[in-house]
Amino acid sequence: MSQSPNPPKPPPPSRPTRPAPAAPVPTSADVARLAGVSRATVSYVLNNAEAVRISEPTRRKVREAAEELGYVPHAAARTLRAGHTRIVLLPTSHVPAGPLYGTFLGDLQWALRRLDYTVVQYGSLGLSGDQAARAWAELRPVAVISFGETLLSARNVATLKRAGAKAVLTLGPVGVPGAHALVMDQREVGAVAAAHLVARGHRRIGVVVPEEPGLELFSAPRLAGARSVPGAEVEALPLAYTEPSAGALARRFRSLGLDAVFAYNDEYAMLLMRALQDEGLRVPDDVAVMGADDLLLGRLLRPRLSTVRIEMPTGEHLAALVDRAVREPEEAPEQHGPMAAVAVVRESG
Amino acid sequence: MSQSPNPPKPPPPSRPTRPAPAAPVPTSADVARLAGVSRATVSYVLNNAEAVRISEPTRRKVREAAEELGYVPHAAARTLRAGHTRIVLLPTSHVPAGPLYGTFLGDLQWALRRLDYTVVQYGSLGLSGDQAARAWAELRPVAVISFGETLLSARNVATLKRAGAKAVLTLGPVGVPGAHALVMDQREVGAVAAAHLVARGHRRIGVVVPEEPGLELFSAPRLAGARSVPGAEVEALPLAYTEPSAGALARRFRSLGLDAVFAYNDEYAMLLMRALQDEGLRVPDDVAVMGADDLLLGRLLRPRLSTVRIEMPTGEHLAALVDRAVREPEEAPEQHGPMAAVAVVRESG
DNA sequence: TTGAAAGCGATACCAT
DNA sequence: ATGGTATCGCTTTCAA
Repeated sequence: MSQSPNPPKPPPPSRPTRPAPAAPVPTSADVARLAGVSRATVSYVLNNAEAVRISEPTRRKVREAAEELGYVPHAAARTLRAGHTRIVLLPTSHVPAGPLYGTFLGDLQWALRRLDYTVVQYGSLGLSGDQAARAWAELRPVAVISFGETLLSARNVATLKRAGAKAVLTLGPVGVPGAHALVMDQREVGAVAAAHLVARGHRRIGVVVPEEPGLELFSAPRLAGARSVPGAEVEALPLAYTEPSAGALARRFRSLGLDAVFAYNDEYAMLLMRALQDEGLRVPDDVAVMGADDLLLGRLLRPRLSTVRIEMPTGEHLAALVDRAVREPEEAPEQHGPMAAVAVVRESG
Repeated sequence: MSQSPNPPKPPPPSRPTRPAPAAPVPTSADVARLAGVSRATVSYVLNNAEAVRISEPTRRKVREAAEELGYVPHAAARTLRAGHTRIVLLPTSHVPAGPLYGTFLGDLQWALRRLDYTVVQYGSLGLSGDQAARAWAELRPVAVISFGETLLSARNVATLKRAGAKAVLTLGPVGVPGAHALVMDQREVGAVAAAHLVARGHRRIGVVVPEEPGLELFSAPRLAGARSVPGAEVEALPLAYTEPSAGALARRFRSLGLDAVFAYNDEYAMLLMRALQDEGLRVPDDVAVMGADDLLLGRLLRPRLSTVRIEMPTGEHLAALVDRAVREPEEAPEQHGPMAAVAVVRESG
């Protein structure tokens, strides 16, 4: 890894350790020099230190110097000195991308910022669980919130904790790994859907399992939840999010002897419902269809799509949870009850 | 935490500066001690340094010690020492959340990781442009890719550059701020939609402008693009993403004297189309409707939704662009041509 | 082949 | 009210 691209660069003879050709990024020392004060004073002024009192003229000089140089403190240096960060890490590999997640995520970020945390989404696509955990740990986050896109093993949690993470929360569909707090359980979604269908007199229930990678962590528990409902005879229905795939499934649908489908979520439900209708099946008379996530779009179809609405915890709520976990890491890893999931009955099932 | 056990180092009787009660996070020094070698050796081994050759037994000892302690290097320390990061920052305030963005973003992350960059999404919800720019600059990213959710001013770009960013790219709908490279122009989307409608013989074209905050940066250029088409009489149509809002617009629709609508994107188009149909208007006979983004769901409606497909640059392509900009920061900030947008004509318009 | 040590930038204790 | 300075963890040059 040759660092210097410029050939005519005589090796600096007397500088012992100088890794980079030195970009002229202003440091607090530069500010101090320009303001004619010490670095300590610069730090005091820019951080509004209460402990020491700096004269107003000095403050102004420092502020002006910082402004003139365009000085921005170096997060890494500050972190190193402080011995900890205020980073809350949100690992994101597959972003669920629904409006549900979207606004929830926005709320969460906003709420965490108010609590003075820095939210960092760290994409770890194509990394193994262990690799990812190490990469996250390098940032020394004070907390990690896993949304279940990536599977956290007990080992991974241990790695993070040893790297100083005070809290590791998982909203994932899978049980608590080894260490902190769980908030949601996707099985509930499948269970609510199936229970509703059974209550409506359906027995043979198909449950769509998306073929898209990265969704197993959601789809498997939803399937399992449906299976857990007494009186439901559940059949797994693999389906890709494409029209041909839906068409193929629809064509062999009658032979399946199913009288209802829980379609994983609203998007798959809409896709499948259209395919079934095109195949001549009547919804909900021949087959009932339920989605999940309560998308607005589902209401636009005819028949209107019945769905399972998921009561996400408020961003604010979750932020408070994180904050408490950070402040009191001693507390036993709490198990928060499974999230609420409620059937929204419209016309399709 | 006395560092060297062997030499009679003057024991610090009064430890002068000790910020934290010190969490027992293992450092390379701990690894060195356990392995019975120096910190330098640890560094060499763990970084597979080519320059020096370490005996195999030593390597193993070091590796085992690191494993046993669960050692993970401290990114901040490494960064500080190196003088630069490999962070590519993706500021995200409002996540557009479409599957379009979703897969694009996934690809991009993957491609950047292959080039040995670390992708960090940094949420800056509720921060002013200047505040956000400073927050980003603190991380000393080597590159910043703005997706246009946040408006980058020339000042902001300067801040980032002064903080060592070698490249600042914007995919935003708004022109290049002051400094680096532009890849997309949302005006093209509106222009393509309007041009298609005009070619079909429509004149009075309504253009939906979402009332949701954070979308102006996309919607304004799309509107402007539509306005720029000769022969189009464009009327802005504010619309919230709710059924009541769509209903209200549909009810007063006849009085508007419009014969076509470009609905911002497919989701708004689906919402509005349903409302118009419920109001008794026939699509496309009474009014043509076009969306944008080519969602799969749009094909499921009847009539099938016509749309504008946007040719996003490949994640790989953009990653390569970033890499080149980082390696050759001297290059003039390139203006990449406006992205391709093509009308996908189905049944609605 | 390995070790000692300098130093990256910011902070906070202790003197002045 | 300010300044000097040790320190955080890591990399890398130079010396042994």
